[in-house]
Amino acid sequence: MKYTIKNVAKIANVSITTVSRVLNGEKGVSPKTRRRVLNVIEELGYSPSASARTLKTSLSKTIGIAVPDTLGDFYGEVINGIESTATENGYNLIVSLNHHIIKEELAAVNFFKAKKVDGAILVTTLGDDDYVRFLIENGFDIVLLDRDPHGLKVDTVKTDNFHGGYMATEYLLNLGHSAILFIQGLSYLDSSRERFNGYKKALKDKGIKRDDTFVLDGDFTTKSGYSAIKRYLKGHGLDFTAIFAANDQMAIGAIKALHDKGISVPEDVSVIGFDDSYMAPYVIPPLTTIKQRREEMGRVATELLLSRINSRDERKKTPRQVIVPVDLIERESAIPISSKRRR
Amino acid sequence: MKYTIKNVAKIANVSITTVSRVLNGEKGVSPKTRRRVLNVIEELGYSPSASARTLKTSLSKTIGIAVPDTLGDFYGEVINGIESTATENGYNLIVSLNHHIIKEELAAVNFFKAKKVDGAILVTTLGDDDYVRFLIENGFDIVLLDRDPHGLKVDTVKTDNFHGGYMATEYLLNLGHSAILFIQGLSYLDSSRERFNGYKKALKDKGIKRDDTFVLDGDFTTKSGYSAIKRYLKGHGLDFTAIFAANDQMAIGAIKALHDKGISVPEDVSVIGFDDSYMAPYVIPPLTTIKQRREEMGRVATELLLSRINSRDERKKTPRQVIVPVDLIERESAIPISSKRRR
DNA sequence: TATAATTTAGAAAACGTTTTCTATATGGTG
DNA sequence: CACCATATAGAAAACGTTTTCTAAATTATA
Repeated sequence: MKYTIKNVAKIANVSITTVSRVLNGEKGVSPKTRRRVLNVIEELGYSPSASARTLKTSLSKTIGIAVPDTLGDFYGEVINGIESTATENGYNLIVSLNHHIIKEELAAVNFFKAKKVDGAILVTTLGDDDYVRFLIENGFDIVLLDRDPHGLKVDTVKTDNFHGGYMATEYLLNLGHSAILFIQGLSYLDSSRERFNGYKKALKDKGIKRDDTFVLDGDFTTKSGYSAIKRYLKGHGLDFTAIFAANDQMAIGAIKALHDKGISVPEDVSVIGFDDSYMAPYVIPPLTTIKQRREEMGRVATELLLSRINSRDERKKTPRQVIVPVDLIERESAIPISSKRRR
Repeated sequence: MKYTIKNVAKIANVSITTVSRVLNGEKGVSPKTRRRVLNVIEELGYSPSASARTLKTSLSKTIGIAVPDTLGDFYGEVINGIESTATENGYNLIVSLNHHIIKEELAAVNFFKAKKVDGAILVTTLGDDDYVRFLIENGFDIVLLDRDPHGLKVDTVKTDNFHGGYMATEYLLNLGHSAILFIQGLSYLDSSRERFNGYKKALKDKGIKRDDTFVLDGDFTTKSGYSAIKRYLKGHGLDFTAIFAANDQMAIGAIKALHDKGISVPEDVSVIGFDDSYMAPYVIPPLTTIKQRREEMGRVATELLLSRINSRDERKKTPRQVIVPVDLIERESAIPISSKRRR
């Protein structure tokens, strides 16, 4: 059983136009007719065809979002933020998981283009900006999440990664640590680099010269944190008193690696993470970390996008960069160096 | 700059029909013309309007998926499985996060209906089957994930929860434990109930009579696992030697609660989880658990759906239930009772 | 009461495709 | 060389809406 506006019109004994009007809450139809039409709609369980509507209006009331492969802890909450804000405003979501691969991002773009989304939020990881530029040139409204504009005329929203990195490091410094390992995430990601910059700046401000062997490679997975520390321990032994990992997962991996070697946290080494993932309070010991306001990021990004979509031209020209602040969550994985037995 | 099939036709100096034929790889156009048209398409960067296409064919090449609120660890991987299978087959995904609320599920349904998705995968949690029935009656192809059919004529795919629960319990039993706490998830979820049934059956098979105070309420969050154990300990003290939690997150919370009371895992009490989340190997101690093949579930669900979509009527009548197997992953959180100092 | 203003309603065109039906060009067959 | 089959191509209708323009009915105004 397939219902169209035509059916409704016939049954309600009005014209198609009238039905359309009540569908869209337009004026020009008497309360009485409106009610009658509404009844028929209700009764039939009719809902208008989005495709026909989109075809006609070239407005889909849909926003696209592309996120990198794993819908981890992090992106999940961001998406929640996006979804609720979108829904509140009568917009729907269409997502593409693009697996870090350009080709698929291009596919995603074509998809958005074909689906006629009104705009898109790109949570992107790539240095390759061509497809973003392409989108913009094709008149898409887009906002970039967790990434720098890189000269693109585009809205962005990101966590205050630099300050977060700075706070974390400063915190450890103030606790008396000076030999602080940094486990970085994927180094081609802006977010990762900025946390690193914060780390460097904090060190510099305290007049501590940085040891390059102190920065370890990771890729944001628990596993990479684990093996980074395991490897380091094997090569250098325990010549540090603290670790700052660019996210919680790697911090947790690091703690595990230390634990495996009989090194205890925080007595022997302090550890601080980044994210405040839902797991952080429950690891042993509870993780001190820099909290990202993930849901807020999603919310802000969506608001930015929607305001862009609904503004005719005018301020489209001036792209906005919003930086959402970061909080230091003190738990038990980092303590003053004085309370340790030095070795 | 907006391109339509008409533009392409004009520029390539052919009819609209011909362009359409090229677009859809139909025969009836000479290699020469085909190439010419293809060139124009390429040059213009033209991509056909999905809405026009859908309007005409009432086929969207899109499948909808509705998942409960948090895109946790679990659903993320499932969605990955769905997405890759869908993409491989030329289908796109449109998701709705429905926040456990019926009203919003109804909204999701309307959304699917309006968007004319070709089918939907519902990862649902509710006892209320009305909207599913409604969907089916309206001719939607749908498959239910992680849920029983409840008499609905519908495909389902789920983890072998019962066997998983049984294996976990049996494993602890074989280790010599008999006082085994069970932390259940949301009790109105089929998956949770079945894990519980497995637990009960294993106990029964070993001739151990079940103690009702041994089953604790949880809601699948780490926090709920934590407070369940904390509460229990306060009320009963340590009168058990093992815990089986209905998922890893609760298991981790439980471990934390034990740890806070100075009770160590696995020396004092063994713990086993369910899921094999990415965190499981990295908690302290590494978590023994029942592994769910999450990506596989997504894959299977999608294959089921696609086969349904692409079969004209015939075997639409016989719904299929597939149960994906489960694996016991032995790590370090559960050990034989004999190696403990009893208290 | 006549007329202007306004409210309520409908007819028809358009959005960008696919599809059916028809026409022409091309090639093969006797 | 005539004829038929087949390959290639196009015209036009249809999908379900929104929107513009026009008409009728109602209400307000003088």
